[in-house]
Amino acid sequence: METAWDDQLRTAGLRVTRPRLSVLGVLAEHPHVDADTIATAARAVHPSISPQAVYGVLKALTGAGLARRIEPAGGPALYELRVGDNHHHLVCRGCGTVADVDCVVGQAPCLTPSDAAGFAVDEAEVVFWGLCADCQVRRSQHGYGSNTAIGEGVGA
Amino acid sequence: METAWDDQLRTAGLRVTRPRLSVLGVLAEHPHVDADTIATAARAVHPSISPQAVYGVLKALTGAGLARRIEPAGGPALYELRVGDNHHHLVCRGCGTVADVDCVVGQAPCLTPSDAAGFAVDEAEVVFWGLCADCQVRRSQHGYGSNTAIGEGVGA
DNA sequence: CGTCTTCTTTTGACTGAGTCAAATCAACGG
DNA sequence: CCGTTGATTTGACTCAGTCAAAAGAAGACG
Repeated sequence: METAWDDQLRTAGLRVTRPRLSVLGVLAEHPHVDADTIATAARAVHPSISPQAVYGVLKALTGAGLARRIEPAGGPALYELRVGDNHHHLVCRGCGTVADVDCVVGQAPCLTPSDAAGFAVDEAEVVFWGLCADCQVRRSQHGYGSNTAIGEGVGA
Repeated sequence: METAWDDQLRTAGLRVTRPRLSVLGVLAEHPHVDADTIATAARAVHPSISPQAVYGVLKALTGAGLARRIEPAGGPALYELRVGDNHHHLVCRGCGTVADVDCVVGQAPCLTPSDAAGFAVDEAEVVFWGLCADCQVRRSQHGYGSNTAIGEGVGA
């Protein structure tokens, strides 16, 4: 489940290329990262990779169902490899850290809206906002003035 | 509850100005609109209002708790006047239309994550994705090729 | 009613995230 | 090994939103 990316790509009908393997490698190490961080990290493995190539790779991966794109309000899009299970996210208002929350389909009562207003709902997206453990400590130590903007520390 | 905006603004410690009243008027008519649409619509009432003024007004309104900002993935931010109640949104993948879904606090079982991973959660944001009634009809009439990009029709 | 202070708006330049298209390059099937 | 087809590079571009300085208006005070 870690070096079988060759097969995963091929099975999805995608060619196996250095940029794609690099991006997959980065995503495996960092569960929730933005495109820019991926580009920087991937360049450590494959120096000549361009930012646009990363966008291309990510579009191919999300299109093929190998990666998932999440877009927390107020920050750039993040990507993760966990696909297929309907899980949700905890986002820290302090440092932008994202954690996964399991939420099995069919076991989530409020994921069926009380009044769907005629909509055919096919997905429910849930984002929990709060402070991670570290930021709670940091805030109580330094007082209340030390708000860090969301996104600053994402995956960096 | 409609022409008392003067009071609402003043109570919030904000000055009563033409741009602000125009924006509030637009928001009252269109429940979920993006900044650009607000600017265009507000210009019908107050022609000299600039796009940047709209951003300023919206920042003031959201800061004062008179408006709420929502940011659906893949589209520009939308604004609404419904504040104070914890309601969520249905977004149409076809036309970008947004509808409100009531979800009273304390009555939403899955809004407390099973494993909060040490996070102090203060808000749960839920977005339901699907097709609105109109787009369901439109899709079955015209076949499957007529996907409209999200956001195109928002409030316009 | 007029003046003065302070908050708003305007104007205009700027950033950051992401897209698009043409040309070059590489994967992989034969 | 070669050719086809898909991927990456390069570079220009769009869109949403921010920032800062200057001009303007709201409302308090006399």
